[in-house]
Amino acid sequence: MVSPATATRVVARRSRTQAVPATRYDRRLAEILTHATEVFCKKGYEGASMRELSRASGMSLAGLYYYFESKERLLYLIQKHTFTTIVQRLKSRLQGVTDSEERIRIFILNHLEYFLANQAAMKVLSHEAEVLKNGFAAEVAAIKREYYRVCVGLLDDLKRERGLQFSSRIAVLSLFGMMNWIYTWHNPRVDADACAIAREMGDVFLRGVTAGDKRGR
Amino acid sequence: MVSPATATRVVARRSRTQAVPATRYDRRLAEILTHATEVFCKKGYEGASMRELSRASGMSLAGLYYYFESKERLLYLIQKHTFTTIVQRLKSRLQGVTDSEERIRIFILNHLEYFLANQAAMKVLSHEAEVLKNGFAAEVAAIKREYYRVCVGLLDDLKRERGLQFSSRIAVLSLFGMMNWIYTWHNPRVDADACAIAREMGDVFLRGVTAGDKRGR
DNA sequence: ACTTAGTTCGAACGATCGTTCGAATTGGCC
DNA sequence: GGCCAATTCGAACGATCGTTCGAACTAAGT
Repeated sequence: MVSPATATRVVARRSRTQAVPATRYDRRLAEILTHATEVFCKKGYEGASMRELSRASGMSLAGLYYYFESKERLLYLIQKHTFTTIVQRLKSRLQGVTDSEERIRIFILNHLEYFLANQAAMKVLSHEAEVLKNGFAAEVAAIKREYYRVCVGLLDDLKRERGLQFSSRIAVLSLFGMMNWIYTWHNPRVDADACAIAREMGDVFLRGVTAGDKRGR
Repeated sequence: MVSPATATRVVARRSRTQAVPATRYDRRLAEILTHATEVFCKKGYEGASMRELSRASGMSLAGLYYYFESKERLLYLIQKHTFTTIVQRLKSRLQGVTDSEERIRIFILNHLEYFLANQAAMKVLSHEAEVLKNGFAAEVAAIKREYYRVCVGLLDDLKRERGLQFSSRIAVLSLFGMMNWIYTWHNPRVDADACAIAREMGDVFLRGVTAGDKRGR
């Protein structure tokens, strides 16, 4: 009778550790998130109506509100899940790798691979970064800051190792710009895959940041 | 009696060639565009209501429609003017400069200087790039393509001169990403001015693209 | 002062927005 | 088959959306 509408309730663990299934509720929620992501990607957060989201996910308008209490929380769930996943994947990939240049290349490859494999979700994450308010905004911003700090750390390691001098802030934000801008132009029928693009961007960025440490600023 | 509402009518030339004034109509229109740009920047195109635009520009809701026939056309006027201006400035700055590296640095400086001097307009241009439809979209897309082609041309000159080999497409789009992403992070109280940022980004990009032409891809 | 064209406005239009509510339906368990 | 909780829905809420219309106001020329 009482609708949960929070999507934060504890996932009921089955006795056997099964893959994927989770509860019916969680599976349906995930489906809705996927369809909503597609609509948000195409029309933008403000431009997408709850009625379009209901049509896309094959559920009635009122039915959606059984799974989340507001449109804003829906966007929050999408962004949180997407961002958390990409950070997790990064950390797991970085484990065991010590060479600092290689670690930066892994960062770039991880970002681009996930971006191109989940274009809609990553566009929603990048493009709708300012629409969440207060608590919702703060939570996503915290993940973003952590992700940013990791990248700065990788760059600082490289700087220390090779005695380089440049602004980590500008370098990291330039790198994010290069990578995130991809949602505005990437065409799978024309452009290479994530691996090739990561190599090209990695080449430009690393050579640009590494070569000629001739300036004192 | 009949409202023009097109903003394309011929600007009435005064007998003496005066600076700035134009007609009353043109001045008022420019004011509205400025205020609307600020609102679009803050709330997004879809998120901004005509009533907010009227409040911001100090004109009644109905009064706005004397100057343009739709909200979409208002966005079009902003984007067209902004994009046309930045292209014009670029062309004038490139005149007489022959060194191909210097020409690329001028491109970067021109872009960033205009971006930071007109942050709101450039954010509206970058962030709301997909909302216009049909004819409106086509006109702005044409300018964008021209701007893109100019940048590819500059890079191809450098490639030919120095016998470099890399994908102009990926390089140019990476450069645009670096530069355009700035609207998501630039803080005038923390970050350097356009000139310094242009130097840093120019360094990274040019060294990255220039150094080590060791690959055959 | 009178005319005329240019400019602004209050009030309202139908459409659509996000959200709610109580009833109907479903799925799993005895 | 009967029961309870989980899930879904149709219908409607008030608010707000972009746009329109005719009247009112203003500036400029005679």
